[in-house]
Amino acid sequence: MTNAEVARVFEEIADLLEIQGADAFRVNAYRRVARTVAELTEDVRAVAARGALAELPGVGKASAQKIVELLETGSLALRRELTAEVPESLLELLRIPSIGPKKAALLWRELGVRSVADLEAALAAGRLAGLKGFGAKSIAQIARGLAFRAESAGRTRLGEAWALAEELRAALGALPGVERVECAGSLRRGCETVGDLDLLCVARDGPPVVEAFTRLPRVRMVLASGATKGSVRMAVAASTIQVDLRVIPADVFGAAWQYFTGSKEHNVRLRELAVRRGWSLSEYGLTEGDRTIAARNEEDIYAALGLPWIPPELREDRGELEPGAVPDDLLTERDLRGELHMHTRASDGHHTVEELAAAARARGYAYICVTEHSQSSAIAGGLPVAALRAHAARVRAAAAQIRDVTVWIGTEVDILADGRLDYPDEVLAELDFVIASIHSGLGHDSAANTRRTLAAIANPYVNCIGHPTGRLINEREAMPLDLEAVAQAAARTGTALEINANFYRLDLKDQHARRARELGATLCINTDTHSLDQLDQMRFGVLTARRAGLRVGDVLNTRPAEEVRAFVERKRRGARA
DNA sequence: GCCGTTTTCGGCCCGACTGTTTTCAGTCG
Repeated sequence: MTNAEVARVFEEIADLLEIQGADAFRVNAYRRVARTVAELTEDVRAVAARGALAELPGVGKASAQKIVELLETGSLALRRELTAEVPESLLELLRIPSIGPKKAALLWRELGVRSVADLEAALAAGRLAGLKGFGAKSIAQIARGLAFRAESAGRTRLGEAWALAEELRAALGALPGVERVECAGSLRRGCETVGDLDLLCVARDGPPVVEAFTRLPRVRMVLASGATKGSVRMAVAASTIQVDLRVIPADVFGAAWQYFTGSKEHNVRLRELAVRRGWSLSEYGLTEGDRTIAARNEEDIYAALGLPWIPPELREDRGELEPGAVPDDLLTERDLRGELHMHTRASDGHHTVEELAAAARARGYAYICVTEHSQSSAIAGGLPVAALRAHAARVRAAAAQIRDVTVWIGTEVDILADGRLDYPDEVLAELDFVIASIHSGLGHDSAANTRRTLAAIANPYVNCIGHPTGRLINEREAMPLDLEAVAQAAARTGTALEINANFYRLDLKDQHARRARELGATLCINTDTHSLDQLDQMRFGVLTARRAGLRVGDVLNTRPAEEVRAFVERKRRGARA
């Protein structure tokens, strides 16, 4: 059973308990366990094997026993007992907007509704009318929710939400009386996917701003529209996303920004610190009785609680409140000196090396490396050996003419099914930098994938493993991989692990990158650019790295060109020694 | 169910909005 599967069972138990009307804190305790297991970088089976489950945050004796039971038997007695009382199919009702545990329970007990199909039938037959708490508007809301169910499913990729947020900031900022617009929520924290978009603005008069917000062109459905808050679904990519806008007085903006940035768990910790001092923290400020201690700026709130300002990417209740947990040299985009994974027209990219170099110069980079696909990646225009050599000669000739930016020639060589590389070593030895990636055979098991990756890492000419788990967010699962073994081998051999900044990939993901760093591995952040506009996706790689707590020195492409050369040479020399 | 610088019991965040209510419950974040 995977970590995700274990987490899901605990989530379902929480939902079932909630429908039953169980104590809300007990319900939350199960959700906490689900979150902890879902975010574990280590296999939960390994934690269970060494008897350390109860040491995990939010996991006590009872939950530890349940996890063991689940891993050993594949199911849980508690879950069976709950589903004997509450139909499992009720869980799908909870995903319909405006239906929560109470309404789901009422629909089931009063009307025998057990599933979405039942609900649609009951709605069509007019059986919802007259049910306690279900007026005409509630019923209409449910009907809209049902109609919207398909396209509102799932989370939006960070890059897509980012573009929408930029557009909305501009549109809202142009409204009369609006002084400031900011994003909060998981977008500001740089999460790989965003459930909904949270926008805050400062304006002299709230209602007209909320009104204008609900009339923006992308709005598909208005969920709420009040004096200080509006909530809508907007078209984004091929789907829709919920967008919430709140109008905040300027003098408490920092408190609101902090509050709505979250995460919820981070805020709970902060509130505990406040309560311990006899204070209270809300979106209106840090207060003692009627006296406001801090509210205008986030910095003041953190400072009053005895903390440094915590970057949003770290606000996940992963130890960021501990003394010294926030490094003063947390990576920023400005720290990057180059990019080591780029494609040109020679394989499946859209631009010439000269165009890439010009774009890199505009970004202030000191170096780039051109890395075409290798011969087995025929579909991506991979280069046979002779073509690679001719391409290398062209790139070196171009590099000699390019000022201000050092241009290296490398490759993104395929790791074949048996772990061999797609070019012989003597060809790789002619190149400046080698990325090795798995593009095929992603369906193998963890042992096979790990073996292939370790074989690539063992090659003296491989300097970086590209998109190590091969996932495509919302499209393809990460391939199973023993990240611990891979990161340890990478650390030992001087091989970098990539954080692929493309917002479809973000691979390694934040928690994996954090663990890889802990194990001593060097990371490398690349956009894997195929077209010039993709260079801007570096910001998503940097957000991911910041979520991982990476410092400047942890990332290969923050180093000067000569140090990158030395990184390559060290591994090659080590192999000869 | 979890947890502990108010520690083994008694807390565990709280406000906006909506709809259906005569003062509040449910949902959501």
